[in-house]
Amino acid sequence: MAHKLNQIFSALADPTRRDILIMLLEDDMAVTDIAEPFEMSLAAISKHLIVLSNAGLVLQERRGRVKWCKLDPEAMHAAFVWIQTFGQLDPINLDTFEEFLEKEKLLNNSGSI
Amino acid sequence: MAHKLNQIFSALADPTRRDILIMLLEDDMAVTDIAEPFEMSLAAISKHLIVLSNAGLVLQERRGRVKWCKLDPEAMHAAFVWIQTFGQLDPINLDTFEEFLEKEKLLNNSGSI
DNA sequence: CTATTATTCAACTATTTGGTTGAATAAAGT
DNA sequence: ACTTTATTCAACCAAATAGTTGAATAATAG
Repeated sequence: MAHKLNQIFSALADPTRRDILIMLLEDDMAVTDIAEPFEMSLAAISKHLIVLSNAGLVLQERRGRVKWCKLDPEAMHAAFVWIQTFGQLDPINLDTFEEFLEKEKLLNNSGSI
Repeated sequence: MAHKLNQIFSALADPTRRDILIMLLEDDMAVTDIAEPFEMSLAAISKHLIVLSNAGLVLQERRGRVKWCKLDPEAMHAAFVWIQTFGQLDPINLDTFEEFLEKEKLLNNSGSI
């Protein structure tokens, strides 16, 4: 899906996933325990965790048969920085902006993860 | 789609929409002008603008046959606050959290936009 | 009135998403 | 060995998303 920001923002766009992130503030947790309070299948939660993990927001480490999920709070930083920077950005010259779009297009086509 | 945060984060998840927001830092713009630098149809951009508008990130005001689009930088604040708060949150007690989930469920079912 | 311009609508398509269920895998426990 | 526990896979489904094209609408210009 190319851009990391895409993945982070769209991971954050789902309320179940935001809730999971909040749960993980308390402690590292196993998939089954994360799923417990939700009214949906384990498989669904497992998928949500994969989305969070692809976005880098959650790290998963298998120990034995248990897969431990752990927050990576640093990962959200990219989103935070984007919003913060946006809020501070000076109005941009439109020609400059079209160059920016060009560069971005090249980046997106040259297969970052 | 219930929760405003859902709309804001998923609006931000699309790179075209983030680019539009950056363009609008320069100045208020008409739909056609916004569309110009992108390699997609006007209708597609129009839809993106509706998404941004539903999220509250962009205000649209029709004057004559031109619809002017204008940033509402305040709107992004909700997302910013969520991330910032998240980063500062103390670990949460899981019982408290289940109450939180309950409340959230009630809220989501009682039809906020 | 007619043509042009700005924007959206409608219908369609392909892809992604968020969910389900049941089976598969893998590691422990007894 | 057999059973239970933890997690994922696979197949499926419904709904949403991101795009297209062509027609419709609405306001301005000539």
